[in-house]
Amino acid sequence: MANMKDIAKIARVSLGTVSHVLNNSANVRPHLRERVLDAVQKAGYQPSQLARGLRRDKTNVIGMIIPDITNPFFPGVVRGAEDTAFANGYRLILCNTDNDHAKELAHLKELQTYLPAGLIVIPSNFSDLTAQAECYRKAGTGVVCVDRLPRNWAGDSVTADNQEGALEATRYLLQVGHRELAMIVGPQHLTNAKDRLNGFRKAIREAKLHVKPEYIQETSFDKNGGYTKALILLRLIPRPTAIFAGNDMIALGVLRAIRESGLRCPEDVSVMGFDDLDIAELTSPPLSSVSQSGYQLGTTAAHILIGRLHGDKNPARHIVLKTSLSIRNSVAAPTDMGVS
Amino acid sequence: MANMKDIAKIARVSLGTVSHVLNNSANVRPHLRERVLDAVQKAGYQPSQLARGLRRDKTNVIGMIIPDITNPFFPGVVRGAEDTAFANGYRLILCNTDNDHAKELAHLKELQTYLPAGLIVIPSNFSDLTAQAECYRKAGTGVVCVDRLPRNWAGDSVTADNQEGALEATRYLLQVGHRELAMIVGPQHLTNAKDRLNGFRKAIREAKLHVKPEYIQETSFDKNGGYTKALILLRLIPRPTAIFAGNDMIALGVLRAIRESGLRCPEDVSVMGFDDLDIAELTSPPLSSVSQSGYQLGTTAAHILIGRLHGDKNPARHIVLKTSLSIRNSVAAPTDMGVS
DNA sequence: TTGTAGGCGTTATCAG
DNA sequence: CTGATAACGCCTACAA
Repeated sequence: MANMKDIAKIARVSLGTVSHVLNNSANVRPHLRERVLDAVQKAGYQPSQLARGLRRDKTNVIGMIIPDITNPFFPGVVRGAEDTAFANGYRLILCNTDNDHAKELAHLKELQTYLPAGLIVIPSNFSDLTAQAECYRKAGTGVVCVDRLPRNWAGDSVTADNQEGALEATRYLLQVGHRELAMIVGPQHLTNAKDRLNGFRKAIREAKLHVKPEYIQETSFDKNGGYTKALILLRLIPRPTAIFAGNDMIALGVLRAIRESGLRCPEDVSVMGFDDLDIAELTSPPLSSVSQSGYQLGTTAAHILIGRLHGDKNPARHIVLKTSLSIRNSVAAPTDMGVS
Repeated sequence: MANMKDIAKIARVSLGTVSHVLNNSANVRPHLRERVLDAVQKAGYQPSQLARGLRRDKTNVIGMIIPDITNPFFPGVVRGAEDTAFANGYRLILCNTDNDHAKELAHLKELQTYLPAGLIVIPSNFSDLTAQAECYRKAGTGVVCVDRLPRNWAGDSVTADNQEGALEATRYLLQVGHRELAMIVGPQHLTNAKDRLNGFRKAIREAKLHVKPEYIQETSFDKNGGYTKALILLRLIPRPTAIFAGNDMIALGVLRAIRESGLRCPEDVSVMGFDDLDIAELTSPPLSSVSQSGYQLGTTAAHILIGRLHGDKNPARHIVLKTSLSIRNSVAAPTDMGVS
């Protein structure tokens, strides 16, 4: 690989001049500048990001820490982040934590030695970024949290309006005629899971209804959890006429549980999901779901981060993206056949 | 961030000794070694990967270049690669090419300035890595191709046994009783798409049958392509009784086309997919598909690469992973009702 | 406006 | 076995 010294030699100028041309740092005379640019072209020169990073105390790498790229909601977020990062000259180092707090910490610590320009984090369960984030902040490295927030997170964040989304979805269920509403919520230490439950509760209150405690089941954000908890719900008397799943993966489990219990969706039990993944329109029946854009979550986070890198000193921003309701066939009016 | 000099001072030894301890490069006296280790511990020291990379002319970063993380087959591959990379002390820089050859080249060029230890590439359409890969090779950087191969690829590779998988799947369709078999193949400049077609053709030949040219349709590996081409196939007379989709995304489009044509799957038309994505069991009817493990593709590629980094000088390896058949409900015996 | 020199944090070489 | 010292490639004062 050609380096700056080579370029200087080819262009018959000094090292400093090459650097000046490359960084627009001094007014170089046009014909010299020309010669340098030519040499760069001819040699296919590209500055060593390593050396540059070492010198500037900062690379153009953004660390992206997520629980698991294999979870269908996250690729969109990553893609959004990568696209805007790339467009601005930044690259992404991807780290999966498996929701393991220790692994998250390890990544956080190690990433530091790459002098990343910034960090985009989807926190793991029980994440407490505060201490580490402070380290990064002190080093002038921005940290943006996405999708869910660690306890007491005071830094920049981008989330969907989970509460409002759940509120609207629940209102819709109520409006369709459901009164016996159950919800299978995600881990309540995750802010997004909590907010969704809050939205659900708020809608119930609005309707002056009450939810029996056993109608609220908590589980992890996956198919299996949804399946297990749905089986419990479906055995209750009276049986809930609608189940609001904390996310679409849970909803998949719910659908399976309904099928295997010899019941039908939506005739016997209506189901509402959250996330509106691509799979939502493939299930049978197609799943009604609260729609949020992972991609937009990613682009927004990257934009905020890059703004910080460009010197944005405003107080922490907490962007909350609107959700919308995707109505499909998994919700119908309750049949009022009573307990079967 | 503490640096080596700090550690040297704390441990009251010289810089060189610290380095020796950290790299086991010289037999340091136990009590000095102890002091150094203590200091490292106390200061929470981590070596700067940047400086180390600059000096060693190689970092512990692996560049991973893929078409699009948003395509449901790829997250598994990435995750597999990241897991074994991480376990061996390597990190992943993720780059999406959108199947754009130019973007791929740009990534390839730029990555070089990070002095990556190696590259794992899922080539884009019309990729011609040969020239760039040669550059990397010369710099002692391994390059492993995954899933599909660029034309004339001579380096390490890991792929599924696409031909054999397609062969088995087609044999299965034949065995069930289908004679009018159609296939919607992926872009034929992609080796995996071509191999799948080859497998299909081979099975047909084995059965001493013939496929009309219009029964083979080519499209991109996505839902829309599958939908459009399926509509064409379904209008043919005689109508094929089974459609083998080049991958599961195409199969999704086929299922939709069948539904919208007022036909039923599998009663009127059987469908077979390829990849066996998670969604395959969610469609209605659940999709029969050739199963391959993206995760294993990823881990295997990373293992080969890391082997190279550890000095494996053997000739290029071409690992081909077995596939298997996931039988679900989208394939049934043809009803022999003739042309409807 | 251009060129020179020092240093970023490591590692590797080479005296002592 | 240990410690000084010279790179790695780049940026940036500062001097010319």
